Amino acid sequence: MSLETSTPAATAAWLARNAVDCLPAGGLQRKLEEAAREGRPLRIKLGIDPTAPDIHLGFTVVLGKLREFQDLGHTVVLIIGDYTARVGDPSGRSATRPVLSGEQIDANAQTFQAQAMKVLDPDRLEVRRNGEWLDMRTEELFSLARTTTVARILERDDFAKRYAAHAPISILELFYPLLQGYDSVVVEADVELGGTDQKFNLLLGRDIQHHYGKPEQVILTMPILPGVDGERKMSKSFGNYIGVTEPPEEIYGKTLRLPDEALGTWYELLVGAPPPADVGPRDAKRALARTLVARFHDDESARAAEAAFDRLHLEHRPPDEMPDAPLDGGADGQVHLPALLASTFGVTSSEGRRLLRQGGVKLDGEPLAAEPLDRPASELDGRVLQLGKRRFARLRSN
RNA sequence: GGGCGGAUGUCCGAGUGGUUAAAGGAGACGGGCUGUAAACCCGUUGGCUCUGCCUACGCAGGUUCGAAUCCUGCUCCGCCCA
Repeated sequence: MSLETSTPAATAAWLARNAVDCLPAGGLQRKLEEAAREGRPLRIKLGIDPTAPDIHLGFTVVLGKLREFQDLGHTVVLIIGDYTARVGDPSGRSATRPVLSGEQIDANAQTFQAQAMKVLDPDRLEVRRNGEWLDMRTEELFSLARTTTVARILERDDFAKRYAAHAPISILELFYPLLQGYDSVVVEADVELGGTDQKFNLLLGRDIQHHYGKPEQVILTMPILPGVDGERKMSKSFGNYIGVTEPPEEIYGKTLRLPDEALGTWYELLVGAPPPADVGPRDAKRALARTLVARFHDDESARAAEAAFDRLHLEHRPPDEMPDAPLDGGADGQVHLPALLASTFGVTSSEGRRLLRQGGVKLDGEPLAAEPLDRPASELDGRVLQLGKRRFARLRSN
């Protein structure tokens, strides 16, 4: 849409079209009017805690919304929560988060910033680390702590549930929403974005800004993208995520693993349109997979990933390239299969035995009998060892 | 400060002296089927030099022929009273 020709009301409606909440009512329109009047861009805040090394698809939903603001000429303030990561966001949590080391957080912060650029426009971007201001004097921390009451914090769902369930809640965690709100004070956020799970934190930010005599931010929450299991929120800790830096074949394959029921949601949140009506779920999913690979790699990679997938899962042929696995025939020239599987695929030798028994191990495409467990190295050399459907290695004797 | 309760395998969660490597569920993995790594069905799921051996029910001891189950001390956590 064009910035010049549309009214603030229309722009606000467009920006909020796929948001869950945009509060307070009419707030975004007023901010846009204010910006137009003063001839300044709005400051759109997003805070991310570098608790995991990679950005995943769920996060790109919010980044995409930020990009829309950028394309309208506004400034995105990306806050790398190097300090808040040490606290741990309790949102959606049923237990206290594990604490990360400082080095780990710093390393994650680096990659986060780089990966966010896959979606954001670097020209209208300000990146800050909240360690800049959260490493504050105790006196200042006390002032911040005075802005809110325990009841206010405990009314929030995550805490309420944990409290009711007699689960531990540390004082530090109670601080988290305050620190996030203080970020908004410092960067003078006009708008703060987040997932729906951030609603409480974002709203509390308004109160804290108010306490510090700053204009209150508008909050805009985006739907949460379900993970590849189609059920729970996409998250590193659930292991149901697709990272934006994952190889093309992984992005492609994991997307196809998505349950059909979640396909509509993924289309809506990642493509911004419903799935194509004229094709079935399989082809709609394949089209989505290609789109995602192309977005984070390129068109060529998308085609290659699809070809590799078809070769593997439809034609049941091994991939062109696969790693070599050293074949170490002991003194008697015999190779112990469980040990070979363990060294080649990183499974335990007990797992290897089980997989052999279940017919999950193939040699040149033919199921390998569970007995005998020791085979002469000469019989295996140069052949393709396969574990399950997707793991391959070519055996090479040293 | 006082009283009470809890800690089990990747996770959740049964189990209160003896076929208990430990029910059940989730997850994961393998096989079948298929339209995909969907769905559905079946199976597996502590480790190892594997017809056996080792390790395991918060930690350290103890009782017993035998303990995740009983006793003692300790650690951590929750609740109540103050």
